[in-house]
Amino acid sequence: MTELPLLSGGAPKERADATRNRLKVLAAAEQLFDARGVATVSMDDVAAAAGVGKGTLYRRFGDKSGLAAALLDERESQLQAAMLTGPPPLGPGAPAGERLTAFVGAYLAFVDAHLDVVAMSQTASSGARLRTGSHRLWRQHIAILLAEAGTPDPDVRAGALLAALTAEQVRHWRHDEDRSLADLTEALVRMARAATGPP
Amino acid sequence: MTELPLLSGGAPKERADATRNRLKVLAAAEQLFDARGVATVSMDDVAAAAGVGKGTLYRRFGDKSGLAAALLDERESQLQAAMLTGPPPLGPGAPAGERLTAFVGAYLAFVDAHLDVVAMSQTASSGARLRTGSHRLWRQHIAILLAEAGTPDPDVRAGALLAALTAEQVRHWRHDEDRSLADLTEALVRMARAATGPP
DNA sequence: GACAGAAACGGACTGCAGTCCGTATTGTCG
DNA sequence: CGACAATACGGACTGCAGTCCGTTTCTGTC
Repeated sequence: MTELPLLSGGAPKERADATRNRLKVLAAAEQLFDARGVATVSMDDVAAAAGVGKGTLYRRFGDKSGLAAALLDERESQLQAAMLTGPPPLGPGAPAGERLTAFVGAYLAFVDAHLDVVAMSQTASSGARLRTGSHRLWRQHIAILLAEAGTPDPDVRAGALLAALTAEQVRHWRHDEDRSLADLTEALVRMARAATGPP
Repeated sequence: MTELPLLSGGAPKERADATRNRLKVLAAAEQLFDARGVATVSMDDVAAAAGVGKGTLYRRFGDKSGLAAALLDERESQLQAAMLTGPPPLGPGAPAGERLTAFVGAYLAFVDAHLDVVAMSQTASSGARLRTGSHRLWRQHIAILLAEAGTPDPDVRAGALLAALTAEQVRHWRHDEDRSLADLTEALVRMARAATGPP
């Protein structure tokens, strides 16, 4: 994933045709992913369905994982807003431990609800997903909560916790091992709580 | 990754030419990976260097991640033997907590020492790595130790712990965040200890 | 040692991710 | 409005992963 224009410093303004195509692509991708499953849809398919050249697709979204990430963007933003400025226990106001618990539940639910698309967004090669803006945000959020709770090595533990919430891992628990979302959530919440305590 | 003949029930005996080619391929792959880095070596390269057809490569190793896994096999087996029948604290004889600590250190060292090859072996699509024989073994080992220590949800926590020790994650900590192996080991050992305690 | 069936070989082939660059569109400034 | 620079477009092109199947090599048997 390369930098999206949206993210650079001074808003460079999106050209009209660019906007038009961005929307066409997102609509087509959502529709196709939904209808045929993320895995079996090729970038050519998306380009064709959107009535757009392949180059356009790649210039804007970088690669297939970037396209998936863009599709997730809106819902992801909702979760981010809830956690940064929403009501407790997810938002500020509750004790760190409870906020962490709420976050694990909410994030897990988010991943579970969009398993395939999240999985695709996490396939960026060479660990690019770990350098993603949104990943950084989740990690930092967890690290701050852990630090607040007096946990040692909050940064490492934040990364470790997120690693356990990877789409691939969640899919394994949910589908290969047939765990219910509720049980899995409870188990992971318990573990997060345990990991919050000092060694 | 599909089943390797090696793993099936009754030994179906490997044909002489098959052995010959297997060794040629492994030698060529090791040499190429070593010289040019795993990422930039194509399967055609390996086939050509080994003096073998591409079909042979794929029939035997399934895909690129399978080839990487085969290369790791020997060292992986050493670690497995040490942990199953070797001297404490890695092997049996020490208390579960200490064995877990030793395992985290040893496994992390293993991943770190072969980062690129392990990373490649873990790229199997659709979470195939989680269904791998060796992954199952690591997971079961951890789960047993955790259960022995009275930890709740030992299976989930074992999976979570291994998720944190993924090559991609370790590479991020080691290279992107420049952590020393020693510090990282300590932090993860502390976390494993914390996660061993009840909620 | 020669035969038959089984097992393995190898390289042409397919389909897709991702790149490149000549062309078209847009926004701006005089 | 007209023309210029910046930006975006699109589809041909490249290279690689993974498949397929006609051909070759092996091995157990007589």
